[in-house]
Amino acid sequence: MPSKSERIADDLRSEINGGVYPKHMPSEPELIERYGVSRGTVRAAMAALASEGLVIVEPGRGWSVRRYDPLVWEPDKFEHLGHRRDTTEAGHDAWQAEAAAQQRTPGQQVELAIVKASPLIAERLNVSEGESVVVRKRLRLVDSVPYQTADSYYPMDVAQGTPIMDPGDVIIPGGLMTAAGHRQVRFTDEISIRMPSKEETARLSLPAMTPVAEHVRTGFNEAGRPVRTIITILPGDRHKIVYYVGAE
Amino acid sequence: MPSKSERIADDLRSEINGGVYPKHMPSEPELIERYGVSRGTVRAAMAALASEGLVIVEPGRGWSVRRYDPLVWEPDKFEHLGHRRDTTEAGHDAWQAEAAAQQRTPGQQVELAIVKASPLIAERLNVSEGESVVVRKRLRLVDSVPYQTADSYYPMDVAQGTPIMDPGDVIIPGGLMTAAGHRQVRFTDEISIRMPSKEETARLSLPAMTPVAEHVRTGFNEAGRPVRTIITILPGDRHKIVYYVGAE
DNA sequence: CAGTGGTCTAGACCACGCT
DNA sequence: GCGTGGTCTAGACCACTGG
Repeated sequence: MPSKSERIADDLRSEINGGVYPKHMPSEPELIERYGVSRGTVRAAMAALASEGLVIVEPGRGWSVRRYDPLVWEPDKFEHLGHRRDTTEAGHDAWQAEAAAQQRTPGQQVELAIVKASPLIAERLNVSEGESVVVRKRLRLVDSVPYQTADSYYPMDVAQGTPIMDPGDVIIPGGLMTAAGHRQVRFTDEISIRMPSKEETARLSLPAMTPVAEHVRTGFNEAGRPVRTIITILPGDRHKIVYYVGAE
Repeated sequence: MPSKSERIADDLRSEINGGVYPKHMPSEPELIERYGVSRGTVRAAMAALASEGLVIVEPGRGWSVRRYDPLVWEPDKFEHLGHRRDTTEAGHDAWQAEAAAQQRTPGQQVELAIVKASPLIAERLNVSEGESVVVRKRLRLVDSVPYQTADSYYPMDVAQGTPIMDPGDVIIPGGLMTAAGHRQVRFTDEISIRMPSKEETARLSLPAMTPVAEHVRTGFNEAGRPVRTIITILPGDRHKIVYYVGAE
């Protein structure tokens, strides 16, 4: 026996899928009127649709049908493994060049810090927990809208005395790691799917009910030593991650 | 000025992170008592924590702190590209062998069907929209709990007259595609992060607020023709996806 | 059985977007 | 200023879980 709010949600869902609401949903008072229920019930129905990522609400403006147009995110392209071409250009790193190629305007804010290694970072970089590591925190924007965060962690001795330690938005053709004398030859990418923390929601200005991918890339040099770990937080409504397996 | 429910949520969140509740959260009446608010307010606070994936509720049993122990999912391992070893064994396909290696008990339910190609499938398999394609729908279980769905789509002529068309759980050492005479040499993997639909939530018995990854793998044969598209739905609380880039 | 959350009602006041 | 949703209250009845 479906509840009232469930039946309302089902009804609205099929209307949405049928294209009845190109943009705005009926207002709460309208739905109260239409279904003859109390406001709480209407809101429960909308919350159910929101939890499926179908609708979104903006205070003062109302409920609307959610639109997605994710940018393609190709982790393969951002590194230089020999068989990939160097996509960097003057004033752009590999990511920015890729965004520009997709007709979008990239931007980023960079912060440099020295922090104690978290358990995750310590394990990836093969250092002791609590040991000092260098982190370059980047907030990437596309068309002036927050797009993703990308925080790169380096063992102290890898970063020391290299351009990695320059605060600000350093662009080095060929990449920071090569400049630092640590060419990476392989990577391990770990992807977890989860809901964002309160802090991530704020930092990325995420709408409610937007899941994220946590992409942890650890790069190894020729000697097999981990020299960098990048933690990228990718909001689901803005990304499609693409890998090419077995391609030459 | 944070709202009452927000302050309650903040309070409980730090308690959770501090390990105050190894398992169960206080009941709603207890929280009403503790914070001197109405039930709706307490429930709003819990809903906020639930939306971060921190807590979960089971009717009749109460709220509890959510636990995660994702299985590692390595898309690289499930295909035979020459430089990967064949992990299949008698009675197990590549995925089942992998699950067994992680000390879990795999299982799967298979359904065979012929359906009209959706726009997504038509584009991936390079067939016309609405054209008939063969689909093997699998629901994979680990320790008897739903783990993921994996639906493989084949162009009609690829599947015709091959073991692909056998209904039921067919195991072929070396893989179905090789048996069908279509060795795949490369793959395109597209990963989207989103909230599950109502149907997916039911099929996978997902707890509330569990995001999923939609992993779309399209395989190409030597001639560059797409011969299979697999759509895998991976619940975030049960998976960690791992790729190895540039590894030999 | 008592205790848990799930749903629903009918009010109220507030902050914010728009025009 | 009017219309939107955001928050909160104080009640009620129901369904499910547990011992």
